[in-house]
Amino acid sequence: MTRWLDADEQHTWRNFLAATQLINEALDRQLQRDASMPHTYYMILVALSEAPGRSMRMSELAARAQSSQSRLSHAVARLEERGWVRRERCPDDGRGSFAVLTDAGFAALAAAAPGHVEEVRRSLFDVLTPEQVHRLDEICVAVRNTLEG
Amino acid sequence: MTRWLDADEQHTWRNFLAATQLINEALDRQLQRDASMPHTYYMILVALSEAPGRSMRMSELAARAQSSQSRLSHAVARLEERGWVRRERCPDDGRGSFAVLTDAGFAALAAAAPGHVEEVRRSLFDVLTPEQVHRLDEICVAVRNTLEG
DNA sequence: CTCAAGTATATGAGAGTTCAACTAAATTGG
DNA sequence: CCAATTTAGTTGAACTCTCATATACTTGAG
Repeated sequence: MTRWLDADEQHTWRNFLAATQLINEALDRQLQRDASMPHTYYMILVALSEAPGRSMRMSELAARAQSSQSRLSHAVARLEERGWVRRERCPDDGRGSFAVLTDAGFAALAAAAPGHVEEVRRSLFDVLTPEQVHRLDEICVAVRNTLEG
Repeated sequence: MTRWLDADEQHTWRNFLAATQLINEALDRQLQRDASMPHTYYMILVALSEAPGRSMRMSELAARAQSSQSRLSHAVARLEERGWVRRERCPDDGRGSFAVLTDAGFAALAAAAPGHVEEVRRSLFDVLTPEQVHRLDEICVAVRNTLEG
């Protein structure tokens, strides 16, 4: 038999859906408006900027940027058109390729970052007490440990 | 000056993004696989099923289902094609229209619900202690109160 | 060495989302 | 009562995402 949600669980669930969607929409709107990119592209640029040589294998980049491989492949194609990323063939493995953040891409990220971080604060950290932030972290870790396996 | 995130905040932020995305992907995959609909459509059907007469004005439906008006308008068009929803003109206000859940739509929702609820449990409630669920609820309420204004 | 199976990535089609018009009807202020 | 404004909803285009499939290379068994 289905274990339905009780009234409290339903409220929590709806609050969760509403809150997370509000945050995601706020992020996407801000980045689209001020930096002409969706949040997924921002995450890709961040991941690349932190990699040694600002360069990463596509599959590892997908993992770091929380993207499917297909989504990443399409996204990198668009980022290449903008001149923010370029691909390089992988010498060790003929199937593989690297995505490399260009200087223009790094500049675009640097320009976008302050506004994005402000939005992150406005949407989440400024709203919560430090205690709540800590609780939220534990919750998210628990979810990741379960769903990522 | 930009108030950058410190190391702890960054970890929390990344855990948050990962966890919420994992949950959303799990929901969408399950519904798409087992009920051939995205989660947004499911939310629309739920909202309609709870309305008196299983009928609601488009703008109120958009609010309840956490959808933009444009998204809702497109979605209802698709749901009409499936015979799950139909539109009715609003007699009081010539600009308005009602979306009405059909019997077929209600049946589709009833068929989808058990699998969806199982997925919600697997993804969130089974992962957390009751205490954590309660903390999460408070956090989500705080976010809603701030961002919904 | 060779062939089957596996891995890394790309691609195309179909579907959903967003944004900016656009239509049409209601409201308001003079 | 009418022009100006606001409100309800739709639409089309551009874009992103997903899923299935295709391509190209690598690996391992025999």
